[in-house]
Amino acid sequence: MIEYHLARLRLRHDISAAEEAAIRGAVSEVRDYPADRTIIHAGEQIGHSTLLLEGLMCRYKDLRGGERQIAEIHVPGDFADLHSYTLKRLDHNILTLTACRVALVPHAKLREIIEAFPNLAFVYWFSTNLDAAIHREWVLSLGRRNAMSRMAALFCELQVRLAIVGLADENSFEFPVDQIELAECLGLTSVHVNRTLRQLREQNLVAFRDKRVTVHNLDGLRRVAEFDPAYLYLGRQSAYGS
Amino acid sequence: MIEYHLARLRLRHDISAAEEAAIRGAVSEVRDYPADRTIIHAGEQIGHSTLLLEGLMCRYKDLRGGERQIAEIHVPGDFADLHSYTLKRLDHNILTLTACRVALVPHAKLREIIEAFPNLAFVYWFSTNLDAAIHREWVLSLGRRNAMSRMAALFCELQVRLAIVGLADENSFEFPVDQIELAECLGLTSVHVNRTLRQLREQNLVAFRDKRVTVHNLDGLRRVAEFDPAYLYLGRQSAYGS
DNA sequence: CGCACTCTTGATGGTCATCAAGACGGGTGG
DNA sequence: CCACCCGTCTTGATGACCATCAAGAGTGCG
Repeated sequence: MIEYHLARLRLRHDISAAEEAAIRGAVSEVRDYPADRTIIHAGEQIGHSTLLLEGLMCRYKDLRGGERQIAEIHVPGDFADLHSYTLKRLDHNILTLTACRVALVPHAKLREIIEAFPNLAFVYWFSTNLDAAIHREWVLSLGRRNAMSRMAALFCELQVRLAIVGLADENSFEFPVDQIELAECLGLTSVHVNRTLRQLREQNLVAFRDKRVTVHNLDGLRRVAEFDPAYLYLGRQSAYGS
Repeated sequence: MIEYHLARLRLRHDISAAEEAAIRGAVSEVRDYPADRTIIHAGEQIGHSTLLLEGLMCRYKDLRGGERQIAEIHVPGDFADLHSYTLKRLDHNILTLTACRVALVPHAKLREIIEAFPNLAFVYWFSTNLDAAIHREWVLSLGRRNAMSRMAALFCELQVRLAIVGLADENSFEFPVDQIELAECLGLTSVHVNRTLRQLREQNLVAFRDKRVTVHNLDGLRRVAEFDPAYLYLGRQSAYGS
């Protein structure tokens, strides 16, 4: 059930059998949500964190005119709102992009397991810091990349993050969002997303069709994006206490 | 010495006398840096975190063409790189915007005090999550706000964050950066920053002259920015264990 | 079969970038 | 002390990128 989550954690840190058992024991409930449902609204009090088991979710904020900006995409194995453990209420909304299955982890349980296992406290703190690193890369994208390299960068990021949990290979991955949602990630309009997708396709870099991203030239795509996966902190990280 | 830092922490959480003493004891060294020095380079191994005592610093990333994007401004009392405690190496650079005085806190010391005081672990985890919340607001700005409201939003944020440590009132605060650095925060060129500043000045909202921001109409400025300080999590937060 | 939504493409325009040049101001050295 | 120099600020002219408006095609669903 939480295999994606464990795969994600174990890419970077050692998780003992006892720690794994503690994480499994922290889940209070499994829930299913339909697509396009805002499951957490900015400002509301929250008593649990949401672990994404299947599907895609995102964090978004919006302005009064209704312009929506997505700040992060969540893939299976991610906590969508681990940061609510310390923040209690969020400054953004959390939305399902597809039908989703999630596991709820009450903050009280979270507290128990991080007190019992300091390594888990470290690993989960790391995890929220990784979210922040992804935010910074998006700040760079939105501030300094043009539409093409911005979209390329998004596809590169997703390819890596989905590959970690076995949901992407080098050539393709499912990405069941529409062009409107893509635009909301990239700070563009859906019209311009459409044209940018065409350019990427015509340059034989990547195609986005039928809810699937097909990468025709990964190196070329990464070059266009100036993609450096360092911000995703892949591979073994320094352990707690080392 | 770390009074700004304590003020910042105590705005949101209770810090006991013993905890305060532990924080004070964790500082290993005080250093001074000149303006415009990159004190931490992306990718290098780090064994300590840097607490900003005086001056302004920022986090930035850049592209190969040299285009620089600032992701966050640090004000006195902030840790510039508390997240390096779990990340060890950073995905971005840290730069002094002015001459700065900092206190170094070795990660080993940090570990000692958060193990001794779980409340401090919670408070510092919160602190890195607050950085992420600021990143998200910048994502919204860069993705969906135009130049005027983007700049207004930045000034609103800084006014609040500086006021927390007593370095701003409702009317003005020192902000010793140039228009180039402002542009690097806002994803604009310095030329357009110059024109946008003129508009804000002509509308009697805010003026930026002689390294100082003078707010003529705070309500109006906040309206232009659609500024909602909720993302800064002002005021008392839920305590650890409640 | 019809409706609603997304996708696609064209036409036009606005915001912001780029290029350029002069003004201003602070620091330095003769 | 003044001249010079360099970086920043300011403004103008032009253009690129992306938004907006609009309309037809495609697709899935009731």
